[in-house]
Amino acid sequence: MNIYDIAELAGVSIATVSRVVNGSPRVSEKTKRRVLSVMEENNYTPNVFARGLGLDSMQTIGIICPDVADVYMASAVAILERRLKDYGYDCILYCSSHGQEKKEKALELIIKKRIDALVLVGSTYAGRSSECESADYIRRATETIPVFLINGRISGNNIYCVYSKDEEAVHDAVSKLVESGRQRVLFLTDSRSYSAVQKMEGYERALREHGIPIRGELKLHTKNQIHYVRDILLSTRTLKYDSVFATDDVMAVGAVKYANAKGLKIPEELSIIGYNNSEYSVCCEPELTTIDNTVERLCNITIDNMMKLLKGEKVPEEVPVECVLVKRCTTDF
Amino acid sequence: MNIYDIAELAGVSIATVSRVVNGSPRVSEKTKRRVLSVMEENNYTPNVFARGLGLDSMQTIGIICPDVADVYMASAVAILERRLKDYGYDCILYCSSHGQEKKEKALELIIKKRIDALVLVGSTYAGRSSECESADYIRRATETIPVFLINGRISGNNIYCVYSKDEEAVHDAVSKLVESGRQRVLFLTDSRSYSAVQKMEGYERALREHGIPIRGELKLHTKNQIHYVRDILLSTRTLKYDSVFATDDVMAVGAVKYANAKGLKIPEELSIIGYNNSEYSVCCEPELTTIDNTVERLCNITIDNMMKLLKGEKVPEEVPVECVLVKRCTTDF
DNA sequence: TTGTAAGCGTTATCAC
DNA sequence: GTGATAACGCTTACAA
Repeated sequence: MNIYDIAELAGVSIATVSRVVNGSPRVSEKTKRRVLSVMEENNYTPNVFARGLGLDSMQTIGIICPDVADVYMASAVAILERRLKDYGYDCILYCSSHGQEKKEKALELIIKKRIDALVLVGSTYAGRSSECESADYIRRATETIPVFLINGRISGNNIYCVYSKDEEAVHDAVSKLVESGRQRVLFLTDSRSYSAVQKMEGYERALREHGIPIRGELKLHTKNQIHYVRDILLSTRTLKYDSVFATDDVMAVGAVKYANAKGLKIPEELSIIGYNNSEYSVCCEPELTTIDNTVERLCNITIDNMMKLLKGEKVPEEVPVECVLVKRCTTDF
Repeated sequence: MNIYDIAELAGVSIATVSRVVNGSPRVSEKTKRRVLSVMEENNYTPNVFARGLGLDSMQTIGIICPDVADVYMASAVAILERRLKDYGYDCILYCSSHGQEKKEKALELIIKKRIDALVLVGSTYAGRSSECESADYIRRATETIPVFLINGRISGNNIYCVYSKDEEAVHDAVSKLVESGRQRVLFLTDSRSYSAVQKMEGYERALREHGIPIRGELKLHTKNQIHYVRDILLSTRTLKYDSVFATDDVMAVGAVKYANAKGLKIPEELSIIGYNNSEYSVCCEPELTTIDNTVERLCNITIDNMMKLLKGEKVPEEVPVECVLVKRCTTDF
């Protein structure tokens, strides 16, 4: 059942049917009703491919994230999808993994799908500070379509970034740790993404401002897995620290598990701060003090900007967003 | 840059270019090389809409789940996406929410996109036992494309179900609880989906087989939120139970929190079993005994079957899969 | 092995 | 208001 069939059954031309389908005002009420009823009876659905071919758009937005199984990405994707659906856009989802090659491949493939815009979720796409060239594959994509980064920051034409102020948030949190008497803050991270670098800088600035030396051995690169972190901490017996700052709640939970296993009192003997305010933070005992980087806001702003841009309006290229410290039971400030 | 441009530059017809693009063997080595190099130089990408129009397929699979922010769905989607990408298919993702109307709407919309097949993740799409008519909207979809259910079970043509043996798993687990001395098993659930009903039946069968009366007040319908469950349990002081079976880890963690808050010893004074073997199960203290319903297997089997079916092979309409009991510290059997 | 030409189902640009 | 008709860019018989 195509537009020709409907046209014939309604006794009009395909042009008229097309006008009805697209809500053109240049159709008489009478014919419009006739056409609509014929469409209804035969439950006709316009062919999206043909339409896509003509308009060079299928009203589809590409979303790339390293891994939707990660709760942070998953909640971002969930929010993006809902908002986009409301605006009549569909989502095609790519999970790219983390490798540079895989990320490039994912971008290349999704661009071929002639999506209307692309969203990259997660700061892994912002490149590592040490290899600045790695963002070039993203700039290449912007020749075709606008690219939106969630929690990443790349300069360039047709790139729009919404990111949380991680440096500041970590700085403030670590400062509170220090001001409440902690001298040796263990910094746990699993990434060298833009956001991870920001967090590290916030950590270092807080220490510097309080006249505390920055010790390399207190910056631990690990995996974002509960038991892995717990075991690492249990096995490194020479390392001394009175508090832990983790760049993700999962690692913080690992630290909680470590403290519980060693019989350390939280927060008195070990203070712990996590990141993302995920469900994990209320899972462990005691519950985590954590930083909420408000993914929901980041996503909403991104979609707002995207819709404006697609309508031809101008939108800001960078939108920094405040984080929120959520105090629970693993700190005493 | 389209197929005509490439044809002209390579001094061949568009048919030849098309053959090269599609790897047809009916092209001479020489022309193939020439065409390929021209394509390379101009980095030509065939227009997917035009191709979709001709072939009536864009090599795209639809995935619908109630909410990707849920860890279970998210991990399923992650696995499906990876497998499908490997087979050259793209994924369009819809989060339908739970309402009947919303689910119907999501299906209707995604069908219009002319996807090659549809995957429904989660037993909510299998309809509630009490309203059997609710699965009809799914059967309607199968007139157009094959529909694959993950952890759901609907009979019908062109519907393929892969589901875990929840009834059996719960039966076995609850039996162990009873055999280790528990008499009053609190059953926590947040859903009336096919899978939830199966679990309830397993629970009841285990009690029946052990001559324990089934008490309505020990079947608690609640929300899948840690603090909500904890608070409900804390506030219902008249209810007596010596063990908890939860149909999701999140609720089980809520029960752990309740026990910890009340100072009940786990598992001696309160045994707890969760479901899904999610990361939450190793987050709380003590860590949860839980049932792993092997989403990964369910997804892999689904994709295997889908690829076979799309190649024209026959595949089974129902594949039940065993669950695995993961013993940790909230039980003593 | 290669080319010609007819679809595929729309939208958009003209006329009328 | 409505109708022809030409794009849109590809695949695929059918010819050569």
